[in-house]
Amino acid sequence: MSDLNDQATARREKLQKLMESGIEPYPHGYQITHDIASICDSFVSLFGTEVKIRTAGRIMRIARKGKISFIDILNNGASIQLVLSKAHMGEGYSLIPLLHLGDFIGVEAQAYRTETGQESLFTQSVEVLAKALRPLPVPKQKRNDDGSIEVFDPFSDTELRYRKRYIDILVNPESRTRFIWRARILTFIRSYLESHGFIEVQTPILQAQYGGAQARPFSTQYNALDMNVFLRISNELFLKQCIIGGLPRVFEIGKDFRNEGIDRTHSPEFTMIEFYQAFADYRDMMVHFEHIFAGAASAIHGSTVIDYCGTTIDLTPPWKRITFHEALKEHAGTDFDTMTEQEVRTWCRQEHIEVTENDTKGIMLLAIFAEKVEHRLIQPHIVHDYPRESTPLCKRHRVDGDLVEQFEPYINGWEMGNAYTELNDPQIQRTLLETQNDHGRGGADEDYPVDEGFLEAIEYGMPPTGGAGIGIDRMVMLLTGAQNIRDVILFPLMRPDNGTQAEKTAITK
RNA sequence: GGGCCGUUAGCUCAGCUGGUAGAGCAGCAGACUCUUAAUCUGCGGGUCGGAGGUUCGAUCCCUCCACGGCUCACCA
Repeated sequence: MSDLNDQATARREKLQKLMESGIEPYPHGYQITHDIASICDSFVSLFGTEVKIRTAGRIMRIARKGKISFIDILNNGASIQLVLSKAHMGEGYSLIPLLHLGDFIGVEAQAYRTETGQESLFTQSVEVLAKALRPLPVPKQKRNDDGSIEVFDPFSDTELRYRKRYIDILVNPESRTRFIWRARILTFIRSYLESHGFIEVQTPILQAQYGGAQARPFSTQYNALDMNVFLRISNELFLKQCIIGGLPRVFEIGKDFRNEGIDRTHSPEFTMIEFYQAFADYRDMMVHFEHIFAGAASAIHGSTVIDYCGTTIDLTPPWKRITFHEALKEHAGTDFDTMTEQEVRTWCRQEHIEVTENDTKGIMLLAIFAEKVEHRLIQPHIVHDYPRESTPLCKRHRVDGDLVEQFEPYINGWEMGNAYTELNDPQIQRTLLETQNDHGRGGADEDYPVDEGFLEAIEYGMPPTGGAGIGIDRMVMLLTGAQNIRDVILFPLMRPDNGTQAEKTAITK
């Protein structure tokens, strides 16, 4: 107790007083007749009637004015003012000084308007439902004459908002709304895919081998089997095995894990949706992509034209389609088609793009694209037909053998996903994966083990298939105006705070 | 990993070129029958992120460390 501050001490003292007067501060439940939102929605029909309203919420404001008090309670994003009068409540009124911001209470009340006309609940009785022992930061808002909203005492410290997200989503409506929108986006995607005949499957996160993307994995030790296991970096190889197994349209929404740096658009733990459709090719996937984004935007904003931090972005299908080479020509200002590998290398060095003597023309073009093109693709673009070096899992282009049938949608300068006409020739697949393993694509010490189980599966026969992946977090960022990926992740990974229990258990050496 | 910036009360922030800290909200005590970002009066609350150093004296200057933010690099 001695290390408690005055805030915590005060709450414990009042908790004690509650208990001394025979009040259970943590009862088991409270039957409500209306939630706060429904009271607000139907206030006009409730007002003037004798209807007894039982509702509950968390105290967000207390204004005591002697024999009358005003308390705002909040539940599920809706709040309403209680009017409590000593004359009507009698002894019950003496409970009020024992209440704090953050406490949960239940009330019996009737719809009421104050003298200033504010919709309120005239309260007969109050019951404590859960006493808070820590003080809640309570930002206050003022609506100015010009309609703008001024916030006082905001809960704005980025680190605290991430570490104590429950406070952030409680007191910052824009943060709360963002996570509700995230849920609606996911609901929309599921309903879109299900309505197109896809089924949702779940494939392993813990894997003996990782694959399906180029990324470094997390690894851990599984004691019972005495083996090293990896957290998946992609769902791709298992979802293709579903296709092989006769589930012709599958999708999975789940976490992937990549043991790489964190920045504004990268999180080590992120949500990806991948979907695969038998007998389709990458052109079919383009249509899905456009409609998933446009539909998700409509689901939360009612429009396919959105604003991202001041930039108007039109997601209405169809999006502009541009080949990889056209995009390079347009944004890098050079036609690389006719240049030799050595000429491209020279060009890169003039532009200070790092390339090595071993880099093929395709690899260098990918580097140029990343450097010169990506950030300029603000309005939705589908960039298609990549150099074949881009990926070993994609089918060779039906016309130009130097290319693969891959596309990546770009919006706001961000890569939003990735899609292929999937490679289904088992012999070519084996060659490409084995070659990748030899080269260790990053050039460095990276290891891309060949997944024999996948190669064997594909030898049983895989139909022509279109596949796609969408980075859900970036998609939510775009659609909700978030500037950092951590703003769309409820509880982003943080280093342990000094002195917390987490630190004591997390530090292993 | 590099660069820059930050860390002061539960929250949001002041603190001038070094003299051991202030405000508003929140909290406590009291007053107030219709308020609505802080009503009024009074009060309490801080190892100024941590450890060293310089100095008679450090929230302030220096070094290291921790955590965080932005950014570059790496990376889909």
